[in-house]
Amino acid sequence: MPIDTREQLIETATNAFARDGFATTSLRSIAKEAGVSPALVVHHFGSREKLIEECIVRGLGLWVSEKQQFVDVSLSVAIGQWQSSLDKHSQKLQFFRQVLLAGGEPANILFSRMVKEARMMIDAQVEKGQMRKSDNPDDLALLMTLHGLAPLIMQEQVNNHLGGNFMEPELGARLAGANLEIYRKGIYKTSEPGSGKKKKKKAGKK
Amino acid sequence: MPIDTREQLIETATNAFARDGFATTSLRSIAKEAGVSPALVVHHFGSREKLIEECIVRGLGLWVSEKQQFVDVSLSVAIGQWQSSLDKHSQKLQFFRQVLLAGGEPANILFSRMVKEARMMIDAQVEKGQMRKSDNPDDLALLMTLHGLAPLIMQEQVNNHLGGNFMEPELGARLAGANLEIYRKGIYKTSEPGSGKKKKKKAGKK
DNA sequence: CACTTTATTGAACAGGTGTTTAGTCTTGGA
DNA sequence: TCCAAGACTAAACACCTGTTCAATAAAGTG
Repeated sequence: MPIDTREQLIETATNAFARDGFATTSLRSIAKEAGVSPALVVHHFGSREKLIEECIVRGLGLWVSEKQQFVDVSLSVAIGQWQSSLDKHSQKLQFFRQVLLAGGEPANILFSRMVKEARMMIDAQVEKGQMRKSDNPDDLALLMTLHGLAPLIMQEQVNNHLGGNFMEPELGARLAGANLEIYRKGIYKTSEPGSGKKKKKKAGKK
Repeated sequence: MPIDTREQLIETATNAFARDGFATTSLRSIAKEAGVSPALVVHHFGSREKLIEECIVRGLGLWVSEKQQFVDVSLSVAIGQWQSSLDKHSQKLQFFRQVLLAGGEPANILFSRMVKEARMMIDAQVEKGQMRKSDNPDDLALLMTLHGLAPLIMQEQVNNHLGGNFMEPELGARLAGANLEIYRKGIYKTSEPGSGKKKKKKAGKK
């Protein structure tokens, strides 16, 4: 019956890991979900750990092939694409989330890739004059990566707080818009001296 | 030896949970670490789950009693305090991190408290004129909470990326400074071609 | 003093885990 | 056709988990 059992196993395993996380997903539950015996998955991959490795390798491969397009694109456009394709890519995002939560070398690799891409995006936007030049673009890239990842990682708490799924277009756009406002105008007033009572708006430029 | 075994159990359990997380810390390992039998733990708390509840209740109690001081204080000062006392409070922070990672109701409660405090801090700073008034202070509070939590949650990846512990004063101050720069000056240039000042509204959709 | 309550333990139980083994079924080539 | 190789499985193994139970020691309490 099975055309290629190995591939099918990887797929159902990846889905299960994305849904429930690595630590809490047992080899037996994957086998049951795939309709095969536990021994078969060991026969194909050697061990549970090897199965996980295989899934992660494929998952990280997906990342590089899919995310390349976001480089050298203005952030607002990227956010638009992001929002419009959130549900479509949601399984992959959940998988990446689990990789990060699991920690270890794969998480470090994935994270560093993200920071690197953010850095490239920053350089491109500075080049275009859309972004002001930062004193420390490396730290900026790190922070923007963290800011972007935070709602994904803490999605449960964010959704609970907002009373809805932040991956739905309206809520997601609202959050992205608020973030963009911070990135555009800052939060604090830059005016230091004298009486701070009359001025209201300030151009964020130095 | 046991002055009050119950209290001692809660303490070693809390430490273990903060160090290794809830899911991966077994009742037996806690008992061994405390030098008692597993049955005694059950005898005192009823079950492993009840033990966890007890630890969380105490932990969240700690939060309210310790964090009150950060309200109504300028953020830069707060960050200074934060940095100078990071290692001192590091165990508690690790515990809060694990609560958030574990998810569920406790995580939602803790998270909502944090957002609420951020909201109060924002109001206080707007009142003082240190912060510009936001169109949507609730979303701003949510985002600032996420921004502040992100390095704690993803500490492993951040540390790997920076090549050191971000809780150490120098690295922590650098990160906090970079974040402060974003909050002060923003990232993007606000000058659109040839236009002066006007209200901005964003809805990224196609 | 007896009596009850509490603290504490070792042993056992039932269930879940990853992995191994021996065996069956299926398939493709000589 | 025969046989080897692979796909596949049921059963068992060793280990870990949370929990229960019966028993022992200690501490109050009347």
